[in-house]
Amino acid sequence: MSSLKVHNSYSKKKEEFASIIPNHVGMYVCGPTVSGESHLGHARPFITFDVIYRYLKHLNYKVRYVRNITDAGHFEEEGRAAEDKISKKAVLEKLEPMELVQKYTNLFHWAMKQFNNLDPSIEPTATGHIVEQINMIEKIIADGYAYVVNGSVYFDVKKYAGKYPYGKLSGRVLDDLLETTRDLEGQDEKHNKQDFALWKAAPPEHIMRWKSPWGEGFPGWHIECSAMSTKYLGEQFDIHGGGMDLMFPHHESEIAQSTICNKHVPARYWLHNNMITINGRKMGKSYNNVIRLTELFSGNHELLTQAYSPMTIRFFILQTHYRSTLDFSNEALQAAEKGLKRLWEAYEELQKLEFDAYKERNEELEKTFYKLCGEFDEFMNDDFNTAKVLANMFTLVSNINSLKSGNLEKTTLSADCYAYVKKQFKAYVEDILGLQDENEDKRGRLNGVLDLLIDLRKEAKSKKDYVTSDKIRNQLNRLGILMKDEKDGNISYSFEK
RNA sequence: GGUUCCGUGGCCGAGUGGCUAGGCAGAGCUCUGCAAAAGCUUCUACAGCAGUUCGAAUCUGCUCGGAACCUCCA
Repeated sequence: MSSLKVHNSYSKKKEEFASIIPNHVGMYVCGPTVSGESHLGHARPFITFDVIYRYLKHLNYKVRYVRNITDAGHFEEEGRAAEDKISKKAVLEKLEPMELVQKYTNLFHWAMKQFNNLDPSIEPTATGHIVEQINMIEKIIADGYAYVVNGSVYFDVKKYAGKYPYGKLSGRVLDDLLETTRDLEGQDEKHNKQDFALWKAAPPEHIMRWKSPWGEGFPGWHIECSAMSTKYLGEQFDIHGGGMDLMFPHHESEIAQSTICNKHVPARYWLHNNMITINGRKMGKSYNNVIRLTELFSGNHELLTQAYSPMTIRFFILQTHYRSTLDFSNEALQAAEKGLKRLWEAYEELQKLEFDAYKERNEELEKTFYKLCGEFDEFMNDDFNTAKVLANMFTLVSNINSLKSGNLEKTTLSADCYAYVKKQFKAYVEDILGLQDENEDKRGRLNGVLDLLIDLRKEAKSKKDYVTSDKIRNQLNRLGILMKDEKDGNISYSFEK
């Protein structure tokens, strides 16, 4: 079997993966900013790295997966009037940052559950690690790579770049940045335009503030990740993940901060997922083209012709490689929805298939099964190519359906082969790709009712009482339950979305 | 303006030198009381131009088109 290779954004090459401590992996992924609702674009990294997390576990690594919650900064709820922040109002009338943060954190967790993402091992919050951040900043100041101006602290990028390869991750050249950086708030305080804030002094109306050696303020935008990843994963860890749009300045700054404090680039492998686009454009607040997850699940958005389930979205995302852009459209989502349904039904069918003693062995067919299932591992080892895994699965779907219908003889395969295919499918469909049955809740006691109706329909059919049999089928159909006559005389059913 | 990336059939997307994934849609056939489902078959593409090569979607150059980052951003 091949070994795991990952595309490292830091070296811009595909590299053999080797963990620092054998059998253990430390992985840090930039989490959500909980000042608003997550949208479709946000779903991508969390699903991507969930699959990576699952796959590493499948490879028997003990993984510590850390994903932060950014709940500190310049907070203001989307659309909420800025006056809320003025402190003269009564406590209950004021925007309470923690309330806002709680609301969106809960919503985020709800969405992650919907997607069947596993919980990270540790989900630290920025507000819970102010002390660690302050300590780190002090260290950077002591080392001479940061300076204090009016209660704010800035990182001295120019000095850093003199000694370390600043811009390596994002392919940035310091001199170019000098030319192009636009005017930003607090620019006049910085020694150089490319410097970034480690700590910002809080103006009086700012609602989030903490005491620090430099006065009341709040942490800069990048220091939380450096502080929390160091705390929970160590000075150097294996994988750092996030969206490509975070490479600069966020991850570049993280590297600079950690390099000064810990004398290391924090992570060995930097993995970045690409963006979800809509009409070829990145989905983002500034483009005014976001579809929130709640809207997606409910279909309640002008761009949506219908609702899409969390699993449909998960499948949609996994059908393309994580480093490619993925373009949203109703057509594409509908295709994913149908594809997933077909895959899932065949998967359930497979688990029900029983081994029949040989009549005549079909070696060609067995070889095909072994090959297609074996390649799942190869494809995942090649930088987590879920798209190829799914392609193979669909080829297998045809074969499974043929076995079911008798187009292919069940008696031509060995028990070993059945067992292997079942095992691989289960491992990949459920454990690694993290797909799950969306109709589970509808099943249960409904099953018994449907079995009864199936019996009645069979009876009617055997008496050629097609009026009754059609009535049962058609009525159920109207309720979104499809009855299907199988070749062998059995009747099966499936739920429409 | 700088840096980087991309342009694959009706749509979404794999794919890095020869063997032309896969899903969805369309067409035909088979099965079937009728349907549905499923199976089989079919439609077969690599923005354009030039070059390298026995051979290119895949390498090089140019042209056109699009995007991301350079600002919070998954």
